[in-house]
Amino acid sequence: MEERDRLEAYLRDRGLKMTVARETVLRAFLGLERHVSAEELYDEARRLDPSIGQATVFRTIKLLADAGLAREACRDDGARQYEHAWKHGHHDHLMCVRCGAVVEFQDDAIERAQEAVYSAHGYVPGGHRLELLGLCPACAGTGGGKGSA
Amino acid sequence: MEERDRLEAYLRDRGLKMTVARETVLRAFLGLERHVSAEELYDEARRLDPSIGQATVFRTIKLLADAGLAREACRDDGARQYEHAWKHGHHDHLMCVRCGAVVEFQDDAIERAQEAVYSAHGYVPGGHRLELLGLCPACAGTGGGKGSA
DNA sequence: CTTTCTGCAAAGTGTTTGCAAAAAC
DNA sequence: GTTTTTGCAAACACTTTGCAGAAAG
Repeated sequence: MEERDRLEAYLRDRGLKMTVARETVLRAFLGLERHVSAEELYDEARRLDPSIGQATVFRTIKLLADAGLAREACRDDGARQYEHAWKHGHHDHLMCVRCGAVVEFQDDAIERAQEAVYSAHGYVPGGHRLELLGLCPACAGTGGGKGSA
Repeated sequence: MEERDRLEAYLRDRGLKMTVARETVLRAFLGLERHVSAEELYDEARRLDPSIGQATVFRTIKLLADAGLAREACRDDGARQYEHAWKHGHHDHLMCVRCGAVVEFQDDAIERAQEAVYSAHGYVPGGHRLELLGLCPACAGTGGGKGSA
């Protein structure tokens, strides 16, 4: 498991230890497909090991983010979210505001246009966050004209 | 004050009342230039009227957002932020990760590329959030190579 | 006068921290 | 054996809510 190796290398590098709990959280994280809140991750980790503590999950997900395995994202309702970052390349999100469906996409034209913006302002690129909101085909078809739930 | 009119219209429309406290929060919000957390807004409102309550500020900023005067944005560290939305048109943010400098920009190429993404996936556009992170010219010049403070 | 609003303080989230026992090295 | 880690529970930051008195319409 490449991700495990990555985590172990990261830990060893900093004089930290590879523990069962950390491996459990990693497995829980890898098992969940996308955008997980820390609490969802906690639930999943508990399924793998009911004795795991909440604090451990919070501490470990930060570690994963630091090790480059998880990427942090912020959600409107306050809860932080994490998504896979290892070998997942960069992508942005297209989200349906009605049903919550999420499409991950990668668009060269957007990336290039962003580079141009950086240049125009003399900034050195250092990552970005893009979320496109709208209605998915299904919701747009079923009378999505009104924004109400 | 156009914003005040807008708020009053919004309130009247929903059978709500235009109160001193609400006007205070509005003035505080307009007085602060950009990205404000609710707590900063609370501080500012208190400066205008020391007797104002925290809950009122929280309640009112939501009202402002709903009335189209403020726009909600999420920040990595959990605290929600608000920025001016009235007559501010759409814009995105270019932010220096080192000194926090923020440039608001609007780029047609990006907007057009986004439209294309919506079309490609059959989504109906409904707003987006874009944040470009990097180093501003000043920070890039002063040895910005290392991300440390 | 009736309805909405306010400030307070208490409750509610989601997240972090202190600690002694336990695990990793 | 020494150091880091763990789970628990309490603390913490930010936001919301219940309520009786006050203000707006």
